[in-house]
Amino acid sequence: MPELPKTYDPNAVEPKWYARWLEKNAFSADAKSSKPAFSIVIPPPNITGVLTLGHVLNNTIQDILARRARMLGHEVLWLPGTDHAGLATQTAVEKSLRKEKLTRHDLGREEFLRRVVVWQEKHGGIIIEQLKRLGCSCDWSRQRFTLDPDYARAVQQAFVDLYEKGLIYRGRRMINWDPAALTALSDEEVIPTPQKSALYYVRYELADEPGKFIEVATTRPETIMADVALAVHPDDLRYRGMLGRKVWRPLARAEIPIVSDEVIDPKFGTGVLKVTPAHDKVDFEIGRRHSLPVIDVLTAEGRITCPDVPELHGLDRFEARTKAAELLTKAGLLAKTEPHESTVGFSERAGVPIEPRLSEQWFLRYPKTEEALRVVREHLIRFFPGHWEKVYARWLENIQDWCISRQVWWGHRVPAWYEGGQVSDLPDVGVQIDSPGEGWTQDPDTLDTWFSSWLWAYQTMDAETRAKFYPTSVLVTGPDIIFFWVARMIIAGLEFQPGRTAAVEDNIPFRDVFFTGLIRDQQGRKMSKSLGNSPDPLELMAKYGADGLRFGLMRIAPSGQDIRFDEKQIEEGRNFATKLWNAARFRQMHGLSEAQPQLDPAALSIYAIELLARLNETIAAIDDAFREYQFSTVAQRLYEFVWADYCDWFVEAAKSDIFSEDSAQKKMALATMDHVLAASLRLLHPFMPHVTEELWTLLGFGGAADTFLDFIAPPMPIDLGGAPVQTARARVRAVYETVEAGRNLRAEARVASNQKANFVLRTTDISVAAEAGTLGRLLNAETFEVAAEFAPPAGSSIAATRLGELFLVLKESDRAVERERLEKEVVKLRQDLASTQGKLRNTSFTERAPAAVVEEHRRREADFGKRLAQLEAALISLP
RNA sequence: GCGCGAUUAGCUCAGUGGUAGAGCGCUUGCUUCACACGCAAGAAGUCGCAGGUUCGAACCCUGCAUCGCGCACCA
Repeated sequence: MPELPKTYDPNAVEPKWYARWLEKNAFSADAKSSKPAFSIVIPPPNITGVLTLGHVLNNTIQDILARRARMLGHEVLWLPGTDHAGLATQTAVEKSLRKEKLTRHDLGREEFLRRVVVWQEKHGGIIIEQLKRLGCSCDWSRQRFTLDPDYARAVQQAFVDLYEKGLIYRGRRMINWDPAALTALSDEEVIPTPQKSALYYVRYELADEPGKFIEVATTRPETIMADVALAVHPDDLRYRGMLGRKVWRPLARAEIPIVSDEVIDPKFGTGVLKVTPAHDKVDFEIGRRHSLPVIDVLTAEGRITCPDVPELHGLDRFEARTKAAELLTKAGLLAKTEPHESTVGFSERAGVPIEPRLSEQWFLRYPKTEEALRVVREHLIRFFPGHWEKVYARWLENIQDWCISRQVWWGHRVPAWYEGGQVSDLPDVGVQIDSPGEGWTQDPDTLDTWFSSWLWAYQTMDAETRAKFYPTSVLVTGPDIIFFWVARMIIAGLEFQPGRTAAVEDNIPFRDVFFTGLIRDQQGRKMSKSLGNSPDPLELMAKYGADGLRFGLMRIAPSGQDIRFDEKQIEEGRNFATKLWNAARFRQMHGLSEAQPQLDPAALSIYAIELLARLNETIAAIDDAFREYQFSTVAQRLYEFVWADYCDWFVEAAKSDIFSEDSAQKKMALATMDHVLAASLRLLHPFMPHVTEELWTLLGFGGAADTFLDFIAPPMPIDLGGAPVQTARARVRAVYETVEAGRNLRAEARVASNQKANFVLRTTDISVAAEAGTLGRLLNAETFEVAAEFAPPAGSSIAATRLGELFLVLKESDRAVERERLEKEVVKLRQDLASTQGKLRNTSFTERAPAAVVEEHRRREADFGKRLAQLEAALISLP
C-alpha cells in the first residue's frame, strides 16, 4: 500500500469516486426491493440554469439524507430532473434574439419554439453535470423533464379533469399583467416593492356649479381619461352634499358621477378616490358595485391609447404620467404635488411594474384547501422548522383563484379547442388533450410553469415506482416557494390521489418538508447576478473540493435561518478534509491491522475509554439531530469529535502506547484508532462522501468486500461497562485539565514550545503516578515526577489542579510575572468560591434546588477552597 | 396595519433553568518524529432595553427598541 501524500487532493479523488459509483449503479433505486423505501424528488432546477450556492445547499442536504438512508438500509430513490421554466426560459431566449434585433413575433411561434429547443440543447443540462460534480447521489436513469411527452400529457390531463369537475373556468377578470413579458401572472409572481413616487392633487370641477372643484389625490394622473366616477366614504361629512352630483373629468373631458363606497379611506389624501375600473383592482370592484362602465386607456405594452387626448396618445405609461401632470398644470387643474411612498407590484421575472388589467384568462378554483390545511395542522405532513406552518396556513385561508394561463409560447399548451376562427369570438370550447378534429384551433396560451411542477411528486414515477416510493419521505426546498410549489403540491396530491389507497396519508406528496435558509452575502444581501455577489460553486469546488464546500456550508447553515456566506468557512471545510486525511495517514504509518480488531473493554486504556465514551455521546447526539434535520449540529459534533477528542487529545495521549515496545498496549491503541476512524468515516460519509470513501478503502476497512460506504451501516454506541467507566473518564478529564494548566505555566514562564521542561506534581494520591508518562508527553516534559513531598526551587511556578499542585520546576524566572499570574488566579477563585458559598448559604436554594445541584455546589465549594488555599500559600512563599 | 424571525466575544454563529461556548480574526510561542489547510497558550462578552415569574434567567412571561422577511385593495 502506497504512503499517502501529505495533503489531500480532492480534484483527483472526487471525480474518480463519482465515476465508480455511477459505474456500479450505486444510486439506482429498485422498486422491487424488499427494503423499506426512502424517497426524495429533487426540486427541479431550470433546465437552462447554472448551479448557485442555493442549489449547493439544497442538494447537499438531499444528498446527506439520501446517503444516510442508504446506510440505514433503506431502498433509496432520489429522483432528479429539470423544469422547462416557461417564462424564464422564454425570456432568456428572447434576450439572445434581441442581439439579432429580433422578437419572437418576428419569428413566429413555430420557429421561435425551434430556437428554444436549440437554446436548450446548448445550455440545457449543464446544471445536471454540476450536481454530479457536487456528488449528488441521484438515480440518473430516472431523470425527468417537465416537458417529457408523457409528463406533458399528464399535465394536460390534470387540466381536463379539473375542468370537468368545474374547478377550472375561463373568465374575463382583473389579472396581473406584465407589460414587458406581455402575459398574465399569478398573484404570487407579483413582488410588492416600495416606490418613491408623487401624489398629484387634481381638481375636478362640479358640472352643476362651475368654479367649484373637488380635489382628488392620485398617483396615476395618466389614467384620468379612464375615470368613470369619483368615490367618497358614505359617512364623510365633507362630501355629504356632493353625492349623486357630477364632475367634469379633466382629461378627455366628460361628466362623471360622484358615488359613495365603504372601501374609501377618508384619511387618505382628500378622502376622494378617482374610480378607474380598467386599471385598478379596487376600482374595478367599485365600478361593479355601482354599475359603472369600464374604459381602457392602456395597451398591452403599457402605452396610452386615447385619441381624444392626442398629447398622451401612444406615450409610455410613465412618460404619460409626467405629460398628464403638465397638461393639468396648464389647465390650472393641478392643485399641488406631494412626494409619496407607495407599494407597487413588480413582475418577478421582467422586473417592471405590473398593470392590473381586465383580461380573458383561465382560472383554477383551488380544491381541497381545507384538507391541505388539516394535513399540516395535524402533522401528517411535518414542517421543519415548524413556524412555516403559520405562513402556509395564512396563505391557504386567504386563497384566491389561480390564474393559470400565460401568454407565453414555451410551455404546456392549454388543452382547449375552438371551432373555427378567432378564439375570443367563440364561447364553445372543447376541453380535451387531442384536437376534436378538422377546423378546430387550439388555445394559443400555455400554462403557468407551476401548473406542471405541482404534479412533480408523483408524475415523475411510473406505477410500480409510485407503489414503492410514493408518498415521498421528505421534500427539501427554500421557503421562497412555499406557495408556488409546496402548498400546490399538497393540494395536487390530495385532489388527484395518486397513492395506493384513497387514504389521506397515502396521497400527501411527502411526509416531511425541510425548509432551508436563504444564502446571503457578508453584508446580508441576497445573492444575485446583478449584484455580482454570488460566488461560483464550481470555482469553490475547484479550490476546496466538493466535500470541503459541502461540509463548510453545512456547518454554518443553522436550520431555518438565513446563512451569511463567507468563503473562509468553506476553507475550514477543506481544512477539515485535510485533517481527516492526515489522521488516516498517521494511522497508516503504523501498519494496518490484518483483520477488524476486537475491542476488549477490560483491556482498554482510560484514554481509549474516554474517547469511546465520547464517540457514544456523539453518535447519540447525531441521531437526535438527524431526526430534527439539524444538519449544522451534526456537522459541528463530528468536527469537534474528530479534531479535538480524537486528534488533539486521544492520539497525542496514546502516542506513548503507539510508540511503545509493549505490543499489547500498542495493539489496543491501534485497534481503538481503527474503531474510531472507521466510525468517524461512516458518520461523516453523508457530508463528505468522496474523501470518506477514499480513506475507507485506503485504510482497508472494507476488507475484501467490494461495497461502497453508502451501504454500510452507521456505527452504534458500544457497551463500555458500568461504574469503572465513570472513574476512568473522571481521571482522564483531570489529566487533561492538568495538562492545560501545565501548558499555561510553560507559556507564562516563556518556555518555548519545543523546549523540554521539568514538572513535579505534588499529591498524596499515588495512583496518579500511573499517568505520569502521558502527562509528561502531553506537556513536552523532560521529566515528570509525582511526589507526596516536594519543595520547589525558588524559580518554580505553580498551578492548583484537581490532581494536585503542579510545579513547573525552574531555577530562575520572572517573579513579578509569576506573582501577577497567581494573583489573577486567586481573584478568580475567590469570586467563584464566594458565589458558590453565597448560594449554599441561601436556605431557599438548599431547600428547593434539586439535591444533585446542591451536591454539585458543595463539591465545587470544596474544590475552589482547596485550590485557593494552595495558591494563597504559594503567593505568600513567593520571594 | 397584521404575522413570522433575529438581537450572545471584532466577525459568523452554538447554547431552552444551575461555573457564558466554538470557529475565524487578533496577540504570543513553536517547521516537536500525521497535519503550518498545523500545534500550543492568551486577550476579548453589563447575553438589545425595561419589568415580571423563580431559590436561581442568555434561556420562561409581558412590554419596548432595532434589523430582516412575509402577507394586506392605502388610491
